[in-house]
Amino acid sequence: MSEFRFRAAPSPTGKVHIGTIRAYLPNYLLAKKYGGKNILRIEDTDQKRLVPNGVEAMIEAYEEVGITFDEGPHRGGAFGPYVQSERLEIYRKYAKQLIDQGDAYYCFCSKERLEELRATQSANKQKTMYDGLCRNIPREEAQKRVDGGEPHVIRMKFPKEGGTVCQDLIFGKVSVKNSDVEDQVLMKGDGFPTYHLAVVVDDHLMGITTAIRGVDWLPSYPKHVVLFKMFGWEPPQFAHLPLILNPDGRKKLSKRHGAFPVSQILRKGYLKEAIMNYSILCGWAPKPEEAHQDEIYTPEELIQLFDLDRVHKTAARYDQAKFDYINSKHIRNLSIDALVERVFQWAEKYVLGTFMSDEYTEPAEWEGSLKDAIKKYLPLWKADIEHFKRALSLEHERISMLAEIPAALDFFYEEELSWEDEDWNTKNHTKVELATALENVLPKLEEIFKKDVFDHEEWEKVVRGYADELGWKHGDLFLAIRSATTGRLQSPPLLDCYEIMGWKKVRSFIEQAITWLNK
RNA sequence: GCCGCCAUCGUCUAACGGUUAGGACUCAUGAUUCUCAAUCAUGUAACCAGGGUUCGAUUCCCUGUGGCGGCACCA
Repeated sequence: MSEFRFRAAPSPTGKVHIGTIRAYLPNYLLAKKYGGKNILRIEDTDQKRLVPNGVEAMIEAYEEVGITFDEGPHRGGAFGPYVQSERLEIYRKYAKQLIDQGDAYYCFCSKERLEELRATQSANKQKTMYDGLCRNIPREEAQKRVDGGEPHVIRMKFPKEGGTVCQDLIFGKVSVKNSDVEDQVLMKGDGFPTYHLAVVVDDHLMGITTAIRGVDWLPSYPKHVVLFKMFGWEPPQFAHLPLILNPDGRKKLSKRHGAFPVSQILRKGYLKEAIMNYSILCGWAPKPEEAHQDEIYTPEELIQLFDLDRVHKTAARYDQAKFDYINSKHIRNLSIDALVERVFQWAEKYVLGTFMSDEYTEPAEWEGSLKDAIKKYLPLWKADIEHFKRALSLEHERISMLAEIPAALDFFYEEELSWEDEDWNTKNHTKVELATALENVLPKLEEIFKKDVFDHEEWEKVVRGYADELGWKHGDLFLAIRSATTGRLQSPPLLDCYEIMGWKKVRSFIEQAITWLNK
């Protein structure tokens, strides 16, 4: 058996989001699993949809999440060129072949006539499709008009009788009545092929064995099957993947409905393994006996476990909460050393650096402030990596994405803290009472911490003892100290923080807090 | 409107004629705890409807309903 060959065939819009990743991931996974090839082919036959650097930007996005290619415009290969606009002669040759075989014909209908036709059909509640007017123009006459320079397209002569049955790896048998299928345009007036001609020709010429694409292509699958037959070619196996829907379940996922570009997902601090893990779980689950109870899988495991035959037919909704959960799990699965490494890479490459697609994607509101935060903190983090590691380990299982780190660790790196009223628990005690309590507890803490020795038992005893003295609930006093020393109501265990901060900083924060509370 | 595809907790899903319909996320409760998180318990919550087939249907068939997709000289 010859090797499997898969292909991703995007048009160069420059846009890559979760839906795109999900669509192309199976190619990569299966190519790795079976030792096949993953091929990238650029479908740029629509001149109106070209984006500067779109191809490069997309390749960058795919490869950053771990989808790599064995052949493609950036890799080369024996089946090139891999950009359709560089293959025009090939399509023309095959279109001509179909004309000569009598399987296609020249069509001279104007766009106006076509529009009118559709309008009347739709008004009569008929299906809107080309009526085949030019189908019966004698070959010689048509050729004469073409030679005379009359604008024309080439349409395939789809059979009128009978039906066409297509076999799909996921959907099984899909059949249509041939009379429901219109004579698809194969070559456009500008001399470029349409998608329909180009996929068939290229999938054949590039030796594609398995063509995986979105279900939105299912309706035109029969056209492709018939085209393969007209050429006398064995078609690849086709698999149509279900869509990912917006969170509200309406319409397929798009950037308009919360589908962030991959560049922003990475910049926010989602790990590529989490992106793979989440997106492949939309519409697929492993065999029960191979499934992990927590649904967390490494890329290697996905390569081993994924198969087309368990892919769903139903569309899945995009679920941000689950994605966040999966990301936090992958973060927790990293060792602290690995996490530190990843944080630095992320900060430098994704936050301070740029993606090619940044040129034309609308920046999100948070991107600017994240970049500022990283500019400020990254040098401090790197100045003492051991210190950073200790601080980060306290937040390791508290974050669900890397972008939360700067804010989570701020009090370790700030010299001054600032508060708002809501940073304090004033349910049981006023700000003045809190200030007084802090003033009184400060010397007691000084006593036990001044040598930067942090004795857990002693610290608990002192705080609880003083709370009793005040007649306060222990929690209220701990909370006051927490707000004073971290600037917030929630933080890792205080003493763990203090061991990293050191007494000098803790004391300074408490003094600042007293001043603020008395203000 | 026409054509096609699909249908299990709110969401992602398991099940492949016989189960108290399982898991994960979310949510709620409890344990733990100086708060948060994590962890561990526990709980709420689903077979779209109606007909068949069958000893027996969530599972097979039909119809309806609903959702999605497609209906370009876009991919």
